[in-house]
Amino acid sequence: MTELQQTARLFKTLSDENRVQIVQLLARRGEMCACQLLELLHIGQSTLSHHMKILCDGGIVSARKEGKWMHYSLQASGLQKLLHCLKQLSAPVPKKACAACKK
Amino acid sequence: MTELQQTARLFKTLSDENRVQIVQLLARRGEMCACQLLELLHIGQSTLSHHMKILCDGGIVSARKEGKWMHYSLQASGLQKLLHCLKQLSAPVPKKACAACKK
DNA sequence: TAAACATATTGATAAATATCAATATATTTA
DNA sequence: TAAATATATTGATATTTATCAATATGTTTA
Repeated sequence: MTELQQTARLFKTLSDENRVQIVQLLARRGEMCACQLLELLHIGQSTLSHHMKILCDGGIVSARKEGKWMHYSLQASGLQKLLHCLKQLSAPVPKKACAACKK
Repeated sequence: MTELQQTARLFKTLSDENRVQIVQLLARRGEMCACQLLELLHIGQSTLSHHMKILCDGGIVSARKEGKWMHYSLQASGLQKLLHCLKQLSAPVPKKACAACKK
């Protein structure tokens, strides 16, 4: 997968309203279990499971199993990577000197 | 449109590989016209036009018409807004004191 | 004015996605 | 062990999306 594809995929991870809300909830409340999220979101259980898989695969959220429950929390490294991608897109890269003329 | 929807839409704007590459090119080279972008990307003309519309509508890119040519450049405010959304999602919001007990 | 050119729009299509109901899996509890 | 519970997976479907070819629009040039 090229770097461009990875960047696009990372943005796609947050391109859905429900996933943004999940990340927002995890940011504000810290670790939450699936059943708590299910109470707050207006989606079915299988749909939530689908979105959590996308967030975990994208490296934005990490999961921890405890008995019957799945606990989810933000993965700082994933968000940092996203931030890094965004900065790379917005900040101009310094021009390299031409190898021949040095300008 | 709710704030969540707006945030998701902003991320969706950059959820496509070609659009990420367009933004990257504009970041590195500054203003470019459609024909220049078309030479570098491996997509048809109507597809490029489609992506430019999405980037402009999303506030990430601004367009300037000059004769037959369309010139595109990054819109700093759009990227800042995206950065703001991302920071809001990743940084925990300080807890508000309870109105009753002040804790 | 007519031809050439750059870009936008339209229409069609294949692929991806969000969603739900039903079912499967795994864990705890009675 | 059987029932209950939490989550994951599967299968189906409607919607969205990326793409292209064809055409339209608007601008410059011969």
